[in-house]
Amino acid sequence: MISYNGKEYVCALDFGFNLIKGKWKVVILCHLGNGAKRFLELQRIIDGISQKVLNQQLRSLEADGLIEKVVYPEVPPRVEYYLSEKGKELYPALKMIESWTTKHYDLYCKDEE
Amino acid sequence: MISYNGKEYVCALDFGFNLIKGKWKVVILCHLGNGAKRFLELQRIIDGISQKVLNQQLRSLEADGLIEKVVYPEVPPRVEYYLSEKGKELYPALKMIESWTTKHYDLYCKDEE
DNA sequence: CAGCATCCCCCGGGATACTG
DNA sequence: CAGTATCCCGGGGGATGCTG
Repeated sequence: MISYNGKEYVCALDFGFNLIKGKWKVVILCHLGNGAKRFLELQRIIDGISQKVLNQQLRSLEADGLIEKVVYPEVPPRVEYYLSEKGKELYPALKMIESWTTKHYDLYCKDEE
Repeated sequence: MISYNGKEYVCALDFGFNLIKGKWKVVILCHLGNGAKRFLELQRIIDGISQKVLNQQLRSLEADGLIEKVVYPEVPPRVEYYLSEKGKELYPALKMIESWTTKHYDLYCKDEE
C-alpha cells in the first residue's frame, strides 16, 4: 500500500498508471512524443477536447513531471509543450500499448503530420 | 477517429488504453500475470476492492478478451482467472510502466507471494 | 493565443445485503 | 465461494464565456 498526496495506491504500477489515466493524457503524451507542440496545435489535433480540459491535463502532466513547457515572452503569447526526460522514457511503453492494440483489434488511427 | 460500440476514440492508443483504464484493471492484470487466481484470492490480494467492483472489472476484461476463466463444476464453486494470449502480450507493457514508476518515483510495492 | 472561472452532468465505483 | 441486486455519491470532465 502506497500513500501519496493523501491518496492510496495498491502498488507502484497502480500509482504510475494513475499518472496517465486522465481521459486525454496518453493521447497528449503520444503527440508530444513526436515533437513539441503549442497549445492550440494540440487542441486542433486532439479532436473534441475543450480548452479547459486540455489545460487541466497539461497542468497535471506538468505537475507530475511528464511534460515541460517554454513560454515565449511574446504578444500574442506562445507556449510550447514537450516531453520531459521522464516522459520520454515512458513513451516506449505507450507505443507498445499502441501497437498491441492495432495488432489485436485492427483499428485505424489517422496519424496527423 | 474511431467508433466502437457507440463510443468514440481519437486513435488506436486511446482505444487500447481505455480497455485497461478501469480503476483496478492493471492491478488485476498484473497479478494474473504471475499465475492464475481465484476470485476470492484476487479480492484478498487487492486491498480495498469490493466484490461488486471486482466482478465488474473482471467481466469487462473478459469481454475485451484480456482474461479468461475456468469454472470448475464443484460445490462450493471454484473459478480461476488467467491472462489470455492477448493479455499476456500486453503484460510486458504494464511491467515497463511499473519499472518506469519505481525508477522515477522511488515507491515501494509490497509484492505478495 | 493561452488559460481561468462557473455551472452542471454523468457514470464509475463504494457500501451493503441477498442467492445458487 | 462466486457471484447478483440496489442505492448512493464524488469528481472528472463537458459547455460556455471572460481576460491579459
